[in-house]
Amino acid sequence: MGDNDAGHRTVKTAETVVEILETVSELERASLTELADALDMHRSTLHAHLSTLVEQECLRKEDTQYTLGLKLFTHGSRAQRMNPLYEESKQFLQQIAEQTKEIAWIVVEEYGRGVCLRKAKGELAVQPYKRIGARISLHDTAAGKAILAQLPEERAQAIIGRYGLPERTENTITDPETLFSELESARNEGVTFNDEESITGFRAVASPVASPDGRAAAIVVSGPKNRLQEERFSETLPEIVSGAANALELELSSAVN
Amino acid sequence: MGDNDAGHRTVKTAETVVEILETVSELERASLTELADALDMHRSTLHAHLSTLVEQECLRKEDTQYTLGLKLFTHGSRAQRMNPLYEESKQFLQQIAEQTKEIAWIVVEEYGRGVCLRKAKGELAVQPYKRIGARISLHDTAAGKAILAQLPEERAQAIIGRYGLPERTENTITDPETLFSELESARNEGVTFNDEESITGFRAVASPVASPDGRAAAIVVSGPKNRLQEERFSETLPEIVSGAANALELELSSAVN
DNA sequence: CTGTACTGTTTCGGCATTGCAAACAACGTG
DNA sequence: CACGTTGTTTGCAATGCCGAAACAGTACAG
Repeated sequence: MGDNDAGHRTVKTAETVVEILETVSELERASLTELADALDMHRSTLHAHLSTLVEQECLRKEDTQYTLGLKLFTHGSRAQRMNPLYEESKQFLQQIAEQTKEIAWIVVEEYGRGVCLRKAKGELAVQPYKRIGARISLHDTAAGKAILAQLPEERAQAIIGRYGLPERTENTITDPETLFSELESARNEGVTFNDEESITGFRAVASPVASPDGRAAAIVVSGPKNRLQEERFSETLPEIVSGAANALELELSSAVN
Repeated sequence: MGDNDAGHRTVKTAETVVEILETVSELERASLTELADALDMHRSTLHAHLSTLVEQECLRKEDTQYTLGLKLFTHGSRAQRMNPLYEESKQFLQQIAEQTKEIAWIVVEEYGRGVCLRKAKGELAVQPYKRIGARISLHDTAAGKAILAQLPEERAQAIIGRYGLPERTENTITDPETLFSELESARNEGVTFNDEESITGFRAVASPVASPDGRAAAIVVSGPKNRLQEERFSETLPEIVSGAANALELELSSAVN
């Protein structure tokens, strides 16, 4: 029966559907056999699935290539807007972007990763790899560490247990103890840093934000190393970012009343 | 087995999964029984589905309420960016928004409806109902008619056959002949109008854009009736919008070379 | 023009999986 | 304390999925 390792019963076909959609998304455009290979499914089985998903207008098929349909975009945008931080963070991100001329993000935690919910670009903004909707790992980013610092230690442990501490650059923290001691001081300072830990040449400063839905989030400013140096990196930006994070939290708590 | 009205084999569970996700999206937040009622499924069956989708991190469950997860957002954003018009239209929309101070949209056709892919807000922008990712019907909007005008008549017929011509306001075109004659003149003029046909008090001007992927799209400017009047509505905005549409198409064709 | 290889599509039977019924658990409410 | 409601688990029957194999359509080489 459909019982899996989890305590509850699972619907295997539902898992398959999600895997198919994700694979199409990753490959961006793929043929039946490409997908069958990637998913390790028989072509006939996959064909039935794909036909169904096309009929449901989740996928598009041009000629023999499958791509994601915009239905995911429609519902995904709704999920984005439904997040309480989406609207509330807007003005603060814009303010940071204007003030610093760099790029500012609001990142929210979900299932052990950070999701980039909204950005605001300053005039000098450089956008190295993050994009709206992107998922980032929590150990190698300023926003991620600001999120981890808010979580109970056991949850943080579970997350790094699940995703590990993969090394992105030579600065990436790959040792749990180092990470946790940094989180500890982050809790005191109210700020976290990313000093070329995910991408060489890029630095970032973040501050934790407690989302009204009880989840952890963070505001972050990032930019090229040559502009994020000295007191600007260690003093000015932290003040701006943590100021905005505090103001945002204040706004959120007052909105409830 | 598994064969449906369509010629091909369908995976019934895949249909169910899509229906579940869409229902959660519509209800935005719902309990098991609410969803079971809406979907007309037995609670035990639905429970297995929902548990699976939570495990797949497509849904979130807080307490007993289910909501859409941000996974859809992640993949949806990718689908948005993958559309060739997303990047290319940006500058033209911004230019229109700045010039007109109203709100400008790029809308692309998919499965007989228009999807709002990107917007640019001018300083006076009013955003009545459309949101990024929203789907709009094609018969009662300027962008929709600009899209219909590009399609072969039989496809346009099929679309209005599928969705009908529901009356939104007293100005909505509900008669196919009227619609098709308007499309005919739209093809000559290169512009379409929305004169309070979807929302009372709102007008819009749109121009067709042929997407490089072969699909129909449109650029549209909309605003309150009191600002869209006289020559501005009939001359100035049409010139601006069709100019931008032409420039965008030029950009698209030159990008190929 | 024919043979071969590859990909996409359809058909078909066995059996794993799903869906339903029913029972159970955990509330809150009258 | 009995009752209604909702979420969760279990068991059973048969639906509907999976995989093999055949079929169709295309590209390419000889």
